[in-house]
Amino acid sequence: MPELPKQYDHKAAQARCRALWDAARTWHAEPAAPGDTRPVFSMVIPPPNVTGALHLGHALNNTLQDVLVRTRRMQGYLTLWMPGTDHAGIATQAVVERRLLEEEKLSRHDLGREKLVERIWAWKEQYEKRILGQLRDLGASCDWDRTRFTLDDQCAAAVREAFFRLFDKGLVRRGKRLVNWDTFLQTAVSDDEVFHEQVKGHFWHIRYDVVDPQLGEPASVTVATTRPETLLGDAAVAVHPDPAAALDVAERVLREKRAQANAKEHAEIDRALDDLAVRRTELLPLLETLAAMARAGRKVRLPLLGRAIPLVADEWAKPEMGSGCVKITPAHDPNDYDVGRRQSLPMVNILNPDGTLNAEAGPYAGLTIHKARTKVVAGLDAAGQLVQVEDRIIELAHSDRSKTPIEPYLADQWFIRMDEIAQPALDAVTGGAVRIFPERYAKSYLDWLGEKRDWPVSRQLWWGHRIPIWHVDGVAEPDLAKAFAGRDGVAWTSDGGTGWHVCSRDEALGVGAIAGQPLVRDPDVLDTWFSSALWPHSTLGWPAATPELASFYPTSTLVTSRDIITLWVARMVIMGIFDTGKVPFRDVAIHPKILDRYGETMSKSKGNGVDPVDVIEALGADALRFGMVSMATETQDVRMPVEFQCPHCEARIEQTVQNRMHPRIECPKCKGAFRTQWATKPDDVALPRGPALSERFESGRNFSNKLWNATRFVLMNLEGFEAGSLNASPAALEDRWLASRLASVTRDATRAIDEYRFAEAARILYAFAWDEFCSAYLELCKARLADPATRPQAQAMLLLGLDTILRLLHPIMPFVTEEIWQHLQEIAGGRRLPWDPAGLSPTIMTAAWPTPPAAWIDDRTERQFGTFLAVVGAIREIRSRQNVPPRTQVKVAIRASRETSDLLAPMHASLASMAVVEITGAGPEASGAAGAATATVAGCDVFVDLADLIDVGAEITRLTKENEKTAGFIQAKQAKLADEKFAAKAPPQVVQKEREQLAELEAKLAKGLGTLAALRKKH
RNA sequence: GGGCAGCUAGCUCAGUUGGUUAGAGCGCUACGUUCACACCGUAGAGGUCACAGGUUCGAAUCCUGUGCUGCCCA
Repeated sequence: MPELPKQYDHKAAQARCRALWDAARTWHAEPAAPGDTRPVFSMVIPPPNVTGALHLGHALNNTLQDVLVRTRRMQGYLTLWMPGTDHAGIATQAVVERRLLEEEKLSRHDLGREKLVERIWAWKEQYEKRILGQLRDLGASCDWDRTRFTLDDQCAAAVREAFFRLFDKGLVRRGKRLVNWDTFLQTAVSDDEVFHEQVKGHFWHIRYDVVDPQLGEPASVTVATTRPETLLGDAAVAVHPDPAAALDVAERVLREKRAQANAKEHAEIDRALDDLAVRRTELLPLLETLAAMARAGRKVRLPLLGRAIPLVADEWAKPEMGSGCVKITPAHDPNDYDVGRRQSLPMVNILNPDGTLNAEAGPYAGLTIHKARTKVVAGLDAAGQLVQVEDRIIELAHSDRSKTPIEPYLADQWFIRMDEIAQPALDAVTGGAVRIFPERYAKSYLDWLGEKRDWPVSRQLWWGHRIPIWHVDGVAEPDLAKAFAGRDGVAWTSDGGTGWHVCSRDEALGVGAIAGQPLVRDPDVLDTWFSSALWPHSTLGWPAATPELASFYPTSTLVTSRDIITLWVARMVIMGIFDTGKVPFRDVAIHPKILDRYGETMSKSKGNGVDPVDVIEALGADALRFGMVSMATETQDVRMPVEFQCPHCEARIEQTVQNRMHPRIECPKCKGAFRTQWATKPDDVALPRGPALSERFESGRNFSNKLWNATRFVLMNLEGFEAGSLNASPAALEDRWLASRLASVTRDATRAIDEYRFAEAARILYAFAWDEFCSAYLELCKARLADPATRPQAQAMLLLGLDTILRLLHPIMPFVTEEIWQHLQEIAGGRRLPWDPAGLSPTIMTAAWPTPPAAWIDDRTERQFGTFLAVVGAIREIRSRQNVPPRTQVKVAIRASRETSDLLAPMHASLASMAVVEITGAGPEASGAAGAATATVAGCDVFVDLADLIDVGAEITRLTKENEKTAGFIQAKQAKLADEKFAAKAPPQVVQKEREQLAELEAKLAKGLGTLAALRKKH
């Protein structure tokens, strides 16, 4: 038999396993044939964006999915895991546009719509390939024959169908909406694509004159703004309708706050209260007057443009702040927009899409916002309308995509009305048709959906599903009816004027369908999340009634990260129900996000990320997966310390906030330099790359190796063994123990996976495989394998244990388990486990999931075995404490009850081998030599005769300390038991348990004191 | 501003319905390589369970508040 190498080679194994699985296409699923009664398990992948390569979050997400799908496959389910990628609208377009600008100095307008889209497709091809490759490297057992893309023909057909149905039911509306306008990309971006950053700015106080002030009225009002150029679009100046009442409310709030505040905060609150008092006397009369003027319809004159705009009474104006008056620019500020709607103000848009000012800005038209601001301020100053300029730090919204400041901008958008279609999605979760794990996440789902806010779906982009709506003007409805007679996939609504919006299910509506009046296609595309919302049914072929849809929809489980519950999960439920009448999935398993050592989210721009490919290269895919699964606990955040690995000496260098932005780093150990992702200068780029890794993946790598070496041991000792049916044997204690543990571990690990407690499953299997199977059982077998009488039984049980562990671990660590499985096939291909009725699978991927009978579980055996291990531990501890060399045999006597002694008797050989001892006596009367080191564990007194070896002084010191500790515990227990309240109120079992513990402790102390006295005499 | 979490060993995390002498991995210390594995073995050190109150015979665990951290929504 060729001996296996001492170290597991993950690279070679991964290549072999991949080839094996691909050749057998074990990941492929066909819809159930008639008569196929297998239960079905199906999942759709949360499609990664084609924006870039996969990061650790994807590795986590996909590992967990693979754990589920591999488990179910082994359990005999008909399993489908649908793979694919997302076109990711703005994100991808922005990346390609940025490159275009950097590399060719071209804008998208230089290139044109068609050419740009071509470029993005090329980008997509490249990254889709890379992403799918990464998923396969990770071991994901997706059905690769079914790979989809959110923008492919099949998904596009589903998008048009779904949109048409919404339109046809009157659920699509056209409306104005204040959007986050990215002036660089010239598109609206969603709230999620905006980040806020503090920047230095100013607060300009501007005087607006009152038109024809009357006696007793102020000649002007002062308002303040951080964006003075927006005054060009002002529609009003607002004052509170009841300033006195508003001040009362403000004061009451402050007083309540003061009552709860500590002394430190009082001073500040008092200052605010003083300010309010001053306002009451000095400002309130003026505000009352202004409120009356507003009611009377008086106007103020807009500086620079000279337009008269109304004073309005609106609660948005805060009498407790500033001048108490505020300018209203409905088309360029979200709060002002609300005021504008309440007060029926005109919405004056002063911006062009490119961020320059339009004709509404009069003399400022054509200027950029920045230049206009300078000019407006200068103009105000010259006109004497500028009262004051303050420095101020302001929170400025920036586009996540282009990093430029966001301008609030009023635009025409398509909306999907949510009131009607959101309700079934709410009911699905409250009614339990969709279950969310952990349950607390259901709250954010329900809260968000409960608002039923209309969904703006227009995006001013070129990359995406083009909205299937055409506009036509100057025709009457009969013309439309005539033009589209006989076509059921066309519907229209009035545009509110003389035109029509026509929606078509087919891409080719026919722009010339109406003579003389061309149909003009809406230039916008749909929000990316629209196609994502259809993902579970569109990938299965909807709207066609495919066998796939019949077999695999609704899907079983969706595994995703907590940050897209609203964006994606909720919308999938809405659209799934709307389109198919059924929920898209039964369970939603939410997993945490991965953060770095400092609790920051990992991102490429911060340079604190770990590339999964680096981990796979350095430590293996199984190490990455095991780490991921271990980290997938129910807490929200996973912190991952990141380290650079020196490419020269493999030393690890902690990644810090400072060094993570450096283009090159010098290894403190070998002084060799390496480059990071930031390297741009030729000098730096020429250096070898130092990958960023994390120590948290090492235990997975070590675990792989442990399994590998346990296998080596088993294979080395399988010589001459004819493996047939393997079953648990009632013979030896350790065999009954192993069987019992196999059964309970299988039960617990299976349950943990069923309940999406992934980390728990990993922990159970790791501890069992390492601490129990390798450290205990395998060690015990060394003695048994040496004895021809016990050898065959030990071989059979070793094989049963190893095989079961491999199957249980396969979903988490597919490669190492498959590699080992193949080696076992060569030596022990004839084995059959009790759960292998159909024979042994040629690949572990389709091997039967273990189902040991509950009857194997035997608590008594487990307790007995625990006693044995405790004795071994006690002897080892004494040896170690006394510095007995590992190979030196010592004499041991064990005093224990007859029952315990009988139990331990057959284990003497094992004991001798595991603790390197000669057993000189055992039984109720056994005793050690005078001055022997002793220990008391699990009802056994262990005497280790160390003869001259003993360090008596050290033993006295240790024993004294231990006795003190024991005495302390005794005191605490005695006090507890002496407390009448405890005796009266605690449950009897608890009191009883305390008494027993006290008795044990007292016995232990008595023995300890005895031994101590004996040692002192000897000393 | 509203909501959801987290705070346990130097680091990263477990800790099921309150009943402990609070655990694991990494790191650290000591010892050990012919006999599966140094990606290893054996043993050890290391904790006011963020803080302050409360409920209880009994609190890491339940309640209230405070602080810090993170996320989501405005």
